[in-house]
Amino acid sequence: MLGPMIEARHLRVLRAVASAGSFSAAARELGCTQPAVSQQMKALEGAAGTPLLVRTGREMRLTEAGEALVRHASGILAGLAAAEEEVAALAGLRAGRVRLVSFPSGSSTLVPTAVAAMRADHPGTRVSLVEAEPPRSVEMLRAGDCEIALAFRYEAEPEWGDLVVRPLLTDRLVGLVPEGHPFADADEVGIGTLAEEPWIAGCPRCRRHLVQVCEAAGFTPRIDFATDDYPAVVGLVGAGLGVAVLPELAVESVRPRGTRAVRVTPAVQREVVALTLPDLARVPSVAAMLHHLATAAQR
Amino acid sequence: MLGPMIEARHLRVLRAVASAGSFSAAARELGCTQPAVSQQMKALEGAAGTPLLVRTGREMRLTEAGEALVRHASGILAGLAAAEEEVAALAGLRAGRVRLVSFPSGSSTLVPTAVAAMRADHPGTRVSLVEAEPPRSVEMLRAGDCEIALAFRYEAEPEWGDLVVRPLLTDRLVGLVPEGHPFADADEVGIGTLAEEPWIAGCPRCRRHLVQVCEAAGFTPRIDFATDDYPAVVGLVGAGLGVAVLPELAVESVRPRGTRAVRVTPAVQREVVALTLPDLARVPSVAAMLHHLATAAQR
DNA sequence: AGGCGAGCATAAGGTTTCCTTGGGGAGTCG
DNA sequence: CGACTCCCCAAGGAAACCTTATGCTCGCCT
Repeated sequence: MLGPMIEARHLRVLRAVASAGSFSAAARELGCTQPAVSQQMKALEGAAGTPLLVRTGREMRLTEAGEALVRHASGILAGLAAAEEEVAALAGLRAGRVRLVSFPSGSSTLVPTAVAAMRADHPGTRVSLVEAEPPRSVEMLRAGDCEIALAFRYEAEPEWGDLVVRPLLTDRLVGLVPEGHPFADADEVGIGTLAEEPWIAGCPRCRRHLVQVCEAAGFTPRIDFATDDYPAVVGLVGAGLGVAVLPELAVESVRPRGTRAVRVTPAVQREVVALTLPDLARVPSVAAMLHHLATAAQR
Repeated sequence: MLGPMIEARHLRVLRAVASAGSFSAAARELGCTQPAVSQQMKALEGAAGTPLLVRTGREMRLTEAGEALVRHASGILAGLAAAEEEVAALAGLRAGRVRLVSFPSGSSTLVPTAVAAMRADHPGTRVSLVEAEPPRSVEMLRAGDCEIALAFRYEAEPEWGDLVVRPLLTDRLVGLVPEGHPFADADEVGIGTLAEEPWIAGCPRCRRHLVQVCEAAGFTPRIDFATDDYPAVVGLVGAGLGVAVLPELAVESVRPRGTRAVRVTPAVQREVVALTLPDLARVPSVAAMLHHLATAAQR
């Protein structure tokens, strides 16, 4: 333990010497000067505690210990080369896995195009996707169960803390009313004018935010239905059972049959972001995926 | 090639970090300080081109590249440990092979006791023996076919050049005459008094030296027989076919039935040495063998 | 909420290691 | 015998390494 340990550099030099047959030739092969080879060999012999090669006049011959080291060197250096190759593949995006967690409406629009671009640019990489909403997705991020979490945040909600935040787009929320509804053809409607309508709400956070906005406008919405399933919301609106306020992304991802989308005032919007950990943001495959997500978000 | 290569030290640190779970714990495990671990890890991440671990609050987790490196590290470090163990065995005389070349009369006396002592002291070592005389044995030494050559040299003959010479003993040459010969009971005889005797010579070099000595004494010996086989020489003398001058070692190794040994003047002697190459002299197993040879030579 | 301990990062300093340049000696070949 | 090759040696500067010291963040505990 106390003696200087054998390092990979030593074995590289030894192998070069053994294959080239002389220090000078080994130095040329290694791209350094001959005294450098001399010193490395001396250091290695010091670590080994015995001479490794015997020079008799012109030619060099390995001692028993030298033979043993050369024999081991090939395996060791091969393993090391394999390791370097593997991390180079990871770093060079010829391999790598990115685990994505997305909220439902994000996964149906943003993610497919981003993943397609990723696959086209870096065929060796693999992207997996799981659906979950914050705070579950952030938990998974911190627990190491994914590398990137797609999430959204309403204006009033808290920031993301120490996470790396990559803004993707700000999602304007639109009102959704049945065809034939009095406001179906309006350019925009004040939210207060919908005070007496029955409401159909989305996910818990969306619902909570809806209530906040409505109360700011002076009324408490009467929520008849609440469901995570956006197509279901659209269906309910289309059936004339109420009105809804939905993220534009969610509307786009569903064929809104029997409904009309109208702008609502005051403007309500949510910020859609990709989240990751500071260290992960520097991983090439993660960085590439973030880039493609941002590109996809720009339409 | 241009980026700093991954070294064994890096992998040792990485493995310690992965197993200990923190830089500080790894530092304790490695017997160094925590900043040292920090720096090594930073260097390794630089060489890898991608982060290797992600720190989320309290705990560390390996990235994909980190996992890959740790996976390879065990094999690489195991190979390296095996290599170190093998050379340590060689250096520690728990293993090793010494190939000896000896001239015939040396191998029958010196070598057996020296080899026995070597085997007793270092049971892991192996000694092999081949018989040959100089200059053949020196050729074998230079060609790498043996590590130690036992040889002898008469006074007038050339030095050994750049070889490492370990003097073992100086072998006095004795005259050998048949029982009943006029000088059989003499204390010593001048070599000139044997000018008219029929001679029985040994190996070519011994024979050449015999001629030189006799000519210095003023006569040319009549050589009736010449043979490499010392027992044969003794037998011929015992049969009354002539006289001989033999190394004491050679006489001792044979039961000299029917003959008498007498001192001859001027004193003739040959120097028995062990030869090796400068580099080989530093190989532990060779050094140990040389030591045991010298010890055996001292009776 | 504030204090505390653990853990990591960073900066600075000193030591060691590493590599290069320059010069010398020994062996080999034309 | 001169030219070439190869190696060692010494000295200088550059780089790597490790340590001490310091500050910061986080989780935990009172």
